[in-house]
Amino acid sequence: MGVQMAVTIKDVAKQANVATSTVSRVISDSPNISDRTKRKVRKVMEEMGYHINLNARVLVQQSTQNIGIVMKDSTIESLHDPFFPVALQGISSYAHKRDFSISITTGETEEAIFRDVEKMVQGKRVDGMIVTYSKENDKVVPYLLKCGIPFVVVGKPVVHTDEIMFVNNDNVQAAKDATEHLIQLGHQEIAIILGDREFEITDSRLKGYREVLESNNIPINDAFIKQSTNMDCIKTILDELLALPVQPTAILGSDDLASLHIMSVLREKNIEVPRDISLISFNNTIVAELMNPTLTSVDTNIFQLGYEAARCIIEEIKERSTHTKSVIIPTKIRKRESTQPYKKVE
Amino acid sequence: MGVQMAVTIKDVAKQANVATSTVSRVISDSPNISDRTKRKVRKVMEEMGYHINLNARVLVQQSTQNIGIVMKDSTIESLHDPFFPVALQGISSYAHKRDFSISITTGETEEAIFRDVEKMVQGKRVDGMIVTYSKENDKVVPYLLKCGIPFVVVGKPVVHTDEIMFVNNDNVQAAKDATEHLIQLGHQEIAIILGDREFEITDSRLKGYREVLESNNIPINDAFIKQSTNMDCIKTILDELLALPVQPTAILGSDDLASLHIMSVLREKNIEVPRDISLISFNNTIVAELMNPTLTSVDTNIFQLGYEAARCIIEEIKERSTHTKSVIIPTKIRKRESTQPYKKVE
DNA sequence: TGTTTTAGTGCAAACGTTTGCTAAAAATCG
DNA sequence: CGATTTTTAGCAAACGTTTGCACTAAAACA
Repeated sequence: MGVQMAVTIKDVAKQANVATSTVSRVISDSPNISDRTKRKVRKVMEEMGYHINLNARVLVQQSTQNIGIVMKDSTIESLHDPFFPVALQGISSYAHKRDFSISITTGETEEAIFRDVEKMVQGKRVDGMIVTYSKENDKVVPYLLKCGIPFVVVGKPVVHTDEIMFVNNDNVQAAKDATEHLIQLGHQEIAIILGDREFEITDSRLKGYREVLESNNIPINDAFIKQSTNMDCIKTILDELLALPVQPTAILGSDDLASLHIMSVLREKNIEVPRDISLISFNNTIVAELMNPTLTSVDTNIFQLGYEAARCIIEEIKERSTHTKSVIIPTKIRKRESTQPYKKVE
Repeated sequence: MGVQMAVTIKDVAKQANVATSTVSRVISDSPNISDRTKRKVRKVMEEMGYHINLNARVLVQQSTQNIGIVMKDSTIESLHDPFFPVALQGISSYAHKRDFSISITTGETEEAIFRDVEKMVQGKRVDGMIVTYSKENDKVVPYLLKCGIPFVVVGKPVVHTDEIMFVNNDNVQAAKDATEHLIQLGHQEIAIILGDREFEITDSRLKGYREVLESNNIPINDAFIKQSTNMDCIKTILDELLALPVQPTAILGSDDLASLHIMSVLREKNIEVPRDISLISFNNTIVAELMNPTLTSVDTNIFQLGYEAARCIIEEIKERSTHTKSVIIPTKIRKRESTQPYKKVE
């Protein structure tokens, strides 16, 4: 083959002694073309090694069959967090079924990502977008809304919630389940380590945590509510928690990687999970199952989140359904070694 | 904005009272256009909210500024393996610098992936490709070679090695280092658990392992050389290893996730790492550092692998340099708790 | 002041498709 | 067998850019 000029629809047409339009219709298997002609043209296409130029097609059809994926800006540790790859796999899986391709943003900062999105959308390289996070002060979602391009967010949008398609877990419920589980085990002093407050998920989790404590008449201790923006501050947070007059006997970690980190820090301090402190986590990635001790984790079905997001956006693009549907993916707690009944004596 | 017709270069031209060619030249900041005209046109573009249609540009320029990324076919566990996301981040990082966008394959099986590649390449949606694996009986690489499209493989190509650009670790050396480390610690009975034999990396590792044993006059025990194609067979493999008359005192795991798995199985059997068996791994992902016990792992610099791959391919595309350069990314062993000196009494 | 150079723009043809409309050929019917 | 319908295929205009070439006005020169 080499780098030679590609064979076009015109070349095929000439060779097959038909018009370009005929070739085009053969490609789309139009019923207006007789089987005899189709066979003839297909044979020529085969012989000449013809392949369609998608850019040309996109230009006239105004449809790319491509969706853009917006990553959240990547700190070095979010790299290692299995959330994105698993969600991506879910997206891929459905997209492939529908013969859609995917492009992802490459920017590392919020502004760079925004420009990536602009370029994809304005450059007409995508038919729709999937935003894989939901956070406050985000510029991407309002922008997409303004553009009128189909999009879906993974997580619950913080603005215009009812105008935007989203797929999400019931994060309040997930946090409730987790907290409830600890209470069932007899824990009363329960700390929670949250992620960045800008993300919607953080607020919802906190809400669930609070509600369960209240309904169980357990006073809410603000000193037990901690926020870690990056992995490094986990150590500080644990230092603070352990310096309290009344120490927590159980902790909710924000995700499996953070929990792994928490456990690692506790180990350094010779505090043993679950003997001294119970630990519960979210996402139920494979590490939860393999860690030592194994980690109780709320399965958020990340793959499914991605899969449904892709389904939403592609159906929207294809069927142009006007109703902004949203889907909630169920969560399920996976009980493992890291959570054990509270024992009075430490 | 809404879904209304997009504003084109023609609209801008009309509004600004210039020719479309002038607008085009303003966009590319051509020196042939006076500053006065440039300002005028830019103002109109601004006012009308003009954005270029990249598909149209691609069609005439025959250059997409987009690179395609070929994933290896995804078993459910490779999903959770941090290799791909980290490599992707490395690729992204350089691509973004050069203002390239990226598209990734969505297929899950080998054939589906091959069709994705075909579609990207023949459809002229990419200027070049990055293949993120190297394995035998792979159809993608020969295909790309035949097409004459620029591409680079992460790993060492198994065919036409000298005609293909690649970025790789010295996997033989990496395995040597790891094995050597164990020998230094006094281990003689060293087992190795490898990945799929089809991948180049597996062979290289085995080679390194063998060479070091030989040069240390340690007889090679074929029963110590195991291959796990998926995570489930790790249990079987360990059963077999532990049933041997002479049991291994140290194991090389194929990557951190596999090692995590190995440790998990050993724990079930009440075999303690590193007390009973030392364990060394590859990739040095974040889990290695956080696991219990922490895991000795050979850092393969995955991010860098991706970064350099992107650099290679983009330079090739831009500069059309004919020499197929390849780069080797250094590895470095990170010693942690999982490898300890051999103690005679078990 | 007439002629040549230069700077700045415009015209129109590409790039490779799709698709509405029209025309020819084939099939059907009375 | 001629008239009518149906099938099949072609013409040409789009889609939104870029770019070689031609052209005009202004500037420089003689």
